[in-house]
Amino acid sequence: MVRNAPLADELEEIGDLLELQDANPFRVRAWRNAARTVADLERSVASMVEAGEDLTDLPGVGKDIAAQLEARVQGASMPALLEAREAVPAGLLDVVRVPGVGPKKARALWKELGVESLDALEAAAREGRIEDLKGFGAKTQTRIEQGVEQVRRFQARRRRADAEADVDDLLRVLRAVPGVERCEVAGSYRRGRDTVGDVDLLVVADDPAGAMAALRDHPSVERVIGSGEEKTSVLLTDGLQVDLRVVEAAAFGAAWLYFTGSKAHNVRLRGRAQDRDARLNEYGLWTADGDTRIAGASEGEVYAALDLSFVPPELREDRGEVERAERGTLPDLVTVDDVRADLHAHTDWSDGQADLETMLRAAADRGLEVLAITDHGPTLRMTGGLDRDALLRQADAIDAARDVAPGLTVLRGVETDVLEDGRLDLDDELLAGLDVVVASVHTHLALDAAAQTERILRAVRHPAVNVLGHPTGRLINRREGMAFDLHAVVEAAAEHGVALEINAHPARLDLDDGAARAAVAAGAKIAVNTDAHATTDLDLLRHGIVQARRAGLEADDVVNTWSTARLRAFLAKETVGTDRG
DNA sequence: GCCGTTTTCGGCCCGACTGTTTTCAGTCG
Repeated sequence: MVRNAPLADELEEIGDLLELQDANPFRVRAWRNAARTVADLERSVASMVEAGEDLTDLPGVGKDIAAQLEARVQGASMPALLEAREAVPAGLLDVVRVPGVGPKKARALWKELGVESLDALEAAAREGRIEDLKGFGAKTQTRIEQGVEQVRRFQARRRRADAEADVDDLLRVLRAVPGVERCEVAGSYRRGRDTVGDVDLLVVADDPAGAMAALRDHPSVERVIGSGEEKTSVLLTDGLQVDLRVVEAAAFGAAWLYFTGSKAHNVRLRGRAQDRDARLNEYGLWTADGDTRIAGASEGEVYAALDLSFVPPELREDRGEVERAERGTLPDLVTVDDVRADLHAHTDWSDGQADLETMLRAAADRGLEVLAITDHGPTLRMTGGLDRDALLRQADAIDAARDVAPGLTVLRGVETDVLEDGRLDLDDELLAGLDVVVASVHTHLALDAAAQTERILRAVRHPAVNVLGHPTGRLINRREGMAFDLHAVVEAAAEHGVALEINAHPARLDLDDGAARAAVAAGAKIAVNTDAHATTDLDLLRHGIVQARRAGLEADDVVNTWSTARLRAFLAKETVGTDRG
């Protein structure tokens, strides 16, 4: 049964392709709205179709789009997608990803210069053919040349979260194949990197051929790259490459370790094996003569034989984890189950999809104890941001809505915008009256580092600010973070009782693992928040927790794992105790 | 293309800013 995510992607692609055809912008937006509806839906479109439900009941889905979805669910392609792909070269979708090139410029490049791909764009820029084009100039040409490079770099890897549905599905299918004893994912996916190249799966089976066949025949497979007795490689329709390797049970742990990596971690382990007069490879830990396998069935067995405690996959980057495993001082990593609060969520008061009551119920349904409602402040007009009066009205609405989720503590908050000079976009008195203030930078991302640092420091020092939202502003595979002095900001945050966010949205994961690690090392606290704009976004928390684990964070480092009383004391900037007493 | 009607068309998200351009596309969420 087709999932919602690919359906939403295809609707989005239709919108993108129509835009490149210079279609009516509202028509373009209609496809994107429908894509968002499908992506955020709690239920599966396929199951709705199966149940004979009317898709036009969904917001933003009318007769046309409903028909496209129904055709797709029933196994056909969306006719509108085929038509749109016919009209526009596929490579133009890469061209519009170049910073500074939008649909209009891409169209001009295509029509005037015949640019139909990233390669053609790069060639045109190198040969200086772009600057003479109307609406373009020398600087644009230079910027495009650099932008092509960036898109290429990003293209090689995809966001881990985008591979998640494929991985879950393949594991489920392969584990159900008769004779398959075990099937696991390895690689950077397992280590929780924010992006992954390809996906490595390992299988232990009586009859490996059955597992290989199940992968080759999977409906998501576009083409089989290669298939032998020990390994099968396929390319999925969404472009993800998956390698499946057959492993014997006695070597499973060694193989899992080897294929999980990282390379640097493995090098350290092999060196350690050598020090012990042994050899480590993907088949096991062996005596120096290679005749006897000392360990290999489980990872734990291999680590133990090397006198190390088990290293969680998220830490296997050779960033000090081997030494800590030797001393037995590895952190007790935070888990999704530790989280009790979400301090950053939106409603339809600004740019969220769900109304207040729906968000509160959804948070309670997911077992959260605390939810902060933090709609946008007034600066971001496009988000329908709230001014002082609207926020006061919302505070009343929140008080009136508390009853819909009796077990949930609802905090009144705001995501205030950090202006160019570091002031906030709401007055001090109002901010002081809120339970939680998230301060975020959304504009002027290109200030020089000194000015950017001063700006962010001013926000962090503001007495009402509790959380610095998505601190670097990076967008994975799309935009680098801002240039600023992270260390100075972290120190100020520690001093002023401001938590730095790990924004759990798969497009952000900001702070990243390295920065979060540095923040905690400097004494700051972290808040892992979903920044939910729809009820289903509350489920994105896991991505932020993976990032926190990669940073080596324990529950105590993360304020939203704390008891409500301790969290409230932190938000009130009182001297904070611990939950352990 | 969707929506909603004061129903079969007209409006659709309320700009501000930047860089490059010389009137406007792209960016921000």
